[in-house]
Amino acid sequence: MPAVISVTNPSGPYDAAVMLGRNPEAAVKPRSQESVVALRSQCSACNLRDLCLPCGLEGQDMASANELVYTRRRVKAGETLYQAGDPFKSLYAVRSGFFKSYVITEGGRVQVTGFQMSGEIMGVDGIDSDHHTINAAALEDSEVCVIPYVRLEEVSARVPALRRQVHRLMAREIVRDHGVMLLLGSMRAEERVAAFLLNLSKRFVARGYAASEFHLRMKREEIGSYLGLKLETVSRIFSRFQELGLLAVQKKSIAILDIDGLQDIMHQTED
Amino acid sequence: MPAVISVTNPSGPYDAAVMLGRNPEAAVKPRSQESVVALRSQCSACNLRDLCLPCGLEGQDMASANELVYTRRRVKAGETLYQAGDPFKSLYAVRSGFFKSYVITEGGRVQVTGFQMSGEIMGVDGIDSDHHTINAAALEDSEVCVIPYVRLEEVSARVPALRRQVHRLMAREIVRDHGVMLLLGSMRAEERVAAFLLNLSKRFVARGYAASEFHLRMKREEIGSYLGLKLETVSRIFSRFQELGLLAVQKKSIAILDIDGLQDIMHQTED
DNA sequence: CGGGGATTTGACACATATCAAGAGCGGTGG
DNA sequence: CCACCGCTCTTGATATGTGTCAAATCCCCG
Repeated sequence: MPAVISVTNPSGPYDAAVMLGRNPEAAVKPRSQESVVALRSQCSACNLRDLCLPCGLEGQDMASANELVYTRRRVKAGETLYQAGDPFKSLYAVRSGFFKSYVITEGGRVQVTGFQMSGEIMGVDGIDSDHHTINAAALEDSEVCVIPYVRLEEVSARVPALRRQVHRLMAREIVRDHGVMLLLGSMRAEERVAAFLLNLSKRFVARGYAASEFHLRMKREEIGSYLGLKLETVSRIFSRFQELGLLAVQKKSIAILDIDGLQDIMHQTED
Repeated sequence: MPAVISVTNPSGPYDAAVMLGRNPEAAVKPRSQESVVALRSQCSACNLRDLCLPCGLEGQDMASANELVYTRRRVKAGETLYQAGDPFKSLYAVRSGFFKSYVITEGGRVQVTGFQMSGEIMGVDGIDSDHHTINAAALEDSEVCVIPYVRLEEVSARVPALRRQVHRLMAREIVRDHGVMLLLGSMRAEERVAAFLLNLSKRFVARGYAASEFHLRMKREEIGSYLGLKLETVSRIFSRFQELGLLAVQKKSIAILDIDGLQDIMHQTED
């Protein structure tokens, strides 16, 4: 049997899903200067280049990427990189640290839409309406490369490979979102948690870290929000996985003891 | 048995979401000629231009859009426009008709990821990996404009406004997906159904149709898949809404009797 | 005009949420 | 250095929303 994933569609978001701008004015206020590093970053020399926006670029194309990033910005744990309603100016590449992105409805409901780690790009949510539609907050002290969108447009105007790369980047996000929809729409709680852990593991591996031991930067509640579960359910499932010998959990420290076992749980066929 | 297509993904989709290529070779076979209309389409003369890809383009920019579309393709109800695993060649703009897009997991689980109507673009899911990652099927006899991706790259190379438009298009999809995540992750069944109906209504209005009366092209099961509910639940909620005087339902004919009421249900604050 | 899929509806099961209590841990201040 | 406080996490008991299974009706298509 075939397997697959996701889609596309240009149709608008549900009104339900309409995200409320938070407080545009507040966002306009200048960030503390100390948080902006004016050091010119060199994508071509960055050890994240193969994970990040310039991934796949070569020679002169890679050199062009250097023109994109002039500044970095530090974001302390708990602070936001941007909020819904903020004017859209730049994309951000995570240089170090860990972020969550989330939407908040009128009713105060929160939905975490993703967790971003080094090399991943944030901010494209603002391209369509010129204002950000989600919030991005650091889960630990972090640093991002600021990629002014106008500059990205300028440079990509003459660098086809970069244009292509931006398309890929956004398409990848769309494909990822389809995966989350699949998870939220048709997986049971245990499957969701297993998928979540395996996804994290895979991403850590891509960054040169151990596949089976890592530190969760997010709270149970945030995991729950992302997975469409309550925090107690997440906690219980961690405990259950531990009883099954799949996992060793100590608060935010996770050790995966049986990757295959987790995969089995994730792939459970419901019928 | 499908071949597994390894989709690159930095922040990749869950493995659960790993897409299995369906049968790439099969997709290469020529479509029946009769289904491809060689008539040169004129975006600038199309009545969908303000909803579709060229939306917002003016003058020469709009004229450039005419270069993008050389062919149209008809897809009969029940047939697929493309399937997961098919090589990615083109984007498609729905000219008439109605589509669903969906992913299928190894286990045979299906998740509808969206419904597309006239003016909406399909196919961007294939940009990242050069192969489609979702399936797109017509829910009624439909016609799409075929936009070869290489041509889109050529034309947008010299038309900044078009580049911008493509970015917007993809960003809009991402924002929409966040809305669906919110829906799937934190709304109760009644809220999901209300949001779904209001979203459909809004999109019909944008196309000049009545806001309160329309024909559902999809089955209860497909609505349920999209909303993360079982078909029986969708049916029951339609009935409940009818009892509440919010809706008049007759199989696939829907009349919204109380838009505000539906909105109230959708915005229920849970706390 | 017949037949099979789609829809509705009921009874019941079960997964997950809710409510509640307590434990663990880190930071702060006396 | 210890005690306290607040936050996070765990765990139990119970509630409830949605799924599952089943049957009847409808109706669309051939």
